[in-house]
Amino acid sequence: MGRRKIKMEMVQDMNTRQVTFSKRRTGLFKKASELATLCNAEIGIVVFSPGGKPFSYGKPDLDSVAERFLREYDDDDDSDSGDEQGRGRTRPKLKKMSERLDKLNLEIEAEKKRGEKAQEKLESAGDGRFKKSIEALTLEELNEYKDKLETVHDRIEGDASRIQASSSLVILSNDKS
Amino acid sequence: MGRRKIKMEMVQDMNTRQVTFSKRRTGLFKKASELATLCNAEIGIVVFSPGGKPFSYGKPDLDSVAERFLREYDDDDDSDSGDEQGRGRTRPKLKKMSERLDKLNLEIEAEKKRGEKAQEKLESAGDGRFKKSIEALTLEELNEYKDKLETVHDRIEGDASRIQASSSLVILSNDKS
DNA sequence: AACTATTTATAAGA
DNA sequence: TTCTTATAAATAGTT
Repeated sequence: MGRRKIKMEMVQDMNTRQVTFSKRRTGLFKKASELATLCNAEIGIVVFSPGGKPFSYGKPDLDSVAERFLREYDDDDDSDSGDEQGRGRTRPKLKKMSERLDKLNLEIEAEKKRGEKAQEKLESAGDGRFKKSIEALTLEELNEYKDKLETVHDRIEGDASRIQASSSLVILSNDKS
Repeated sequence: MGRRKIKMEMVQDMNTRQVTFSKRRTGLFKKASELATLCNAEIGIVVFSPGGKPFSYGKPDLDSVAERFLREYDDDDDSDSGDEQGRGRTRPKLKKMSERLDKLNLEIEAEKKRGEKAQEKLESAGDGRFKKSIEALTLEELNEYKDKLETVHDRIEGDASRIQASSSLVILSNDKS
C-alpha cells in the first residue's frame, strides 16, 4: 500500500514503527468509523501503542459497546478473533456476575441478621452471671469456634482486599475520553 | 475502494448492508492484526453487526487488552474516539457496578467487625466463667452461625476470584472465536 | 506534515 | 458465502 511492500513482522526501527503505528491507527479508526456508519453497527476498539499509550475508539461510545457486549455475550456467538487465542474457552459473564453479586448481597444481609441474633444471645447471656462450672466439651467447642472465626475472618479480610482491587479496576472505567 | 465510490451513509439495502458489513469487518480485523504485528501493539475490538450479532478481535486476546486498559486507563491518556461522544462524562453502567462492589466491600467490612465483636465476646466469655444456662442454645446457634459464615465465605471467595478473572470483561467484553 | 508511487481494500457483479 | 476485477483508498518511503 505504499512505495513498496513490507514484510508482516515488527518494524525494527523504533522511529519508523512509531510512525507506522500512528498512520495505521488513524486508518484503522477511520475504517471502524466507516463500518459503523455504513452498516449502522456499534463498535469499540482499544489499542496500546508500542510505547504503551492507550488509544480507543467507540461508536456510539466505548462504554455502551462494552456493556452491550458484556450483557449479550453468552459464549454462543460468531465472534471472530484473528490472532486471538483461547478460543472457545469458558468466560464469566457480566450478567451472571451481577446475579451473583445480588445473591451475595442477600447472603450478607441474612448473615448480618443472624450475626446480630447470636451476638444478642451472647450479650444477654454473658451480661450478668457467668457460670463457673463449664463443661469441658463446651469450652473446647467454644475455643474451637473461636479459632474458626479467626480463620474465617482472615479469609474474609483477604477477599475484601481482593474485591477492592477488582473494584478499583472497575472504577477505572469511570473515566472518560 | 471498489467499482465506484459510495456515499458515507448507512447502506439502505439490507442485503447489501450485510455484505458490506461482512467484507469490511474482515478488512478491519485484518488491519488490526497488521497493526498489532507491525508495531507490536496490543489491540481489542468488539463489533455488533447490523443484525445485532457480536464479533470481536483481540491480540494477544481481548481479555488481556481489556484488563490492561482497565488497569492503566486513568483519564489522562491520549485516547482517541472518532465518533465517540460523551467525552469526559462518567461511564454510567460501569459506575453502577463499581458502586455495587463498593457496597459489597462495606458489607464485608461491617461483617468483619461484627465477627470481631462476637469473637471478643467469646474470648472474654471463655476467659473464666461461663454461664451454664445459656450453653445449649447459644452454642448451637453459635455453631450454626459459624457454618453460615463459612458458607458465605466460600461463596465470597469464589466470587472474588471470578470477579478478578472477569474484570477484563467489564470494559470490552469477551468473545472468542 | 506533505507528497506519490504502489499496494490494498473493496463495490459490483457473477 | 466466495471469487473476480475495476477502481477507490490506504500507506511506505521520501521530502
